[in-house]
Amino acid sequence: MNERRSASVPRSVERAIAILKAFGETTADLGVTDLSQRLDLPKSTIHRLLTALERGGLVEQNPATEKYRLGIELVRLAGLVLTRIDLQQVAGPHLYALAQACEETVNLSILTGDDKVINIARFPSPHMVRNVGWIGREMFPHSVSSGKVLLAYLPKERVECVLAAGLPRFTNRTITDPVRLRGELARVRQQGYAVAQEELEEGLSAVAAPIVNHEGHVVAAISISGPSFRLTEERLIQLVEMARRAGKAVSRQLGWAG
Amino acid sequence: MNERRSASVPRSVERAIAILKAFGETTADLGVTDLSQRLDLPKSTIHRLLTALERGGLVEQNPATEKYRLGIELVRLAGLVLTRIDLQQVAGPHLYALAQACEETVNLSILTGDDKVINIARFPSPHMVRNVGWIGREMFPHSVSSGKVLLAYLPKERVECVLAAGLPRFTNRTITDPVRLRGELARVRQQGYAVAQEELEEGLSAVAAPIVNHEGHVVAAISISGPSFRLTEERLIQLVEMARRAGKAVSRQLGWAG
DNA sequence: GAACGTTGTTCCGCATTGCGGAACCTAGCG
DNA sequence: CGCTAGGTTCCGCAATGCGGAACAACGTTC
Repeated sequence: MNERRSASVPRSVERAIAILKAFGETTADLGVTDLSQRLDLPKSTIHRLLTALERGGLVEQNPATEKYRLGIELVRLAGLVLTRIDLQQVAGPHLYALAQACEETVNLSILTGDDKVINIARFPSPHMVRNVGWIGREMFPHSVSSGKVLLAYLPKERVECVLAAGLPRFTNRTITDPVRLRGELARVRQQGYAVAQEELEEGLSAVAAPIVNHEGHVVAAISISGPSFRLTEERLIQLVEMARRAGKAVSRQLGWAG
Repeated sequence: MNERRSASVPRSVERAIAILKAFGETTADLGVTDLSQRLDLPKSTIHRLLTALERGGLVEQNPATEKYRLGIELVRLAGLVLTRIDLQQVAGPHLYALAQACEETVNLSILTGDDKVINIARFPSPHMVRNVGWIGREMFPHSVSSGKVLLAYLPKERVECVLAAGLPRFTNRTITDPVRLRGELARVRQQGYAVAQEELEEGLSAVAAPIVNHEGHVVAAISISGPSFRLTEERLIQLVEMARRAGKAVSRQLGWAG
């Protein structure tokens, strides 16, 4: 159990969690009476809590034995945890090495459920002019290189939702025309990388490449960003190659077969 | 949500589960205010429930952003679900084919936390003399072929605990002598299969073979059982081969490298 | 620096929600 | 049939969980 200052929390929720953990101590199904004895709680309390957990899919009842066991909803929720942990742990060393090699700032980015881009890891450049809190901050995908990569491999319907929601302008180079963005995303898919030059912020440019999981889905993007004065056309070509190489290394470690 | 008759369940547990599921709708971290809006509950209620979930490890807080996300305990719990589901789904077709081929009853068995054997899947023989509810019923491992297999590959200390707890007699052929059982388990390890002849019930014999996962651990056993009058010595040899073949097929599908 | 807005955290009085005991129901066994 | 075991339902009660409000901390703007 996590230690936490003496905040009052619902006892019934604590008890429900204790029930889930009791299942974690054995591979067998458990009955109401088993759990009642293990947790020293009355059968009716156990039953009431199990019923709530069952309705939520966190436990299920084996109809043959009437005993209970953990349910499939846990697998769905845990999958999200694993996706995050895998990405951070697998990608971490590659991102670090990349930041050392290119001497620019490297980010690992994902798309949120409401189609924003957030960074979930960051390795700053030694040349960092300004280091603001970019982890967890939401960005519009069309204005950042990693967002272009993530959009490029989304289902068409979802891209159209993003377009329909509007493309806010941040600089005079931001792409705000849906037709032009569609063209840009097609280019990204063809090339396997994206470039954004001063589209979010003046003086800031970046390149990005996709990370692909074992099922072939693009689940994240690696980007390299720096001040535009350093990122010349020649330099951008170099960084693209480095980003792509790192993206492939992470992808292979996630089980990508390409 | 599962539908269930109008039993009264703790609202606070339902709300806690709703919070967990809200995280399932996005890959981003969520704040107290986010969740308050999504679930139309007051911030203080959300905070109270999140604190309980955090104490249980089901959610965690990102210190950089103070937002919350699903926690690692879910992965641990879900692993147990996956183990069960993988076994049943992966092994199912093999067990079915095996039951058709050998025309005897085929079982898939695991060890419980208190060192009993339970069947988690069963394909009955067309010759079934008597079909009682064997799914989920606990058996002493020393008296059944699948139990011998599962014991044979346990750590030595755990085997000694089983022996120390006693070896009840079910028939006059049950092994009740610890020394003799140790010898039997050594034989199982050497041969890669187990035979039990009328040791649980007179007139019932069986053979079993291990199922090995991607880490090389024996996680289950496949057994073929039938009435002793049908399971002659020649027949047992045939069934051993079939069980071993099926066990290997399932093992390979679970990622076993052997 | 001050003011403001945002968001996570804490506190407290109250009423309704969750509780535990007991009864009920079902299945299996002798 | 009676008994046991174990999951399920019901009910009166008091304490638990609630929601509103205040608080603390941080970032932004002027």
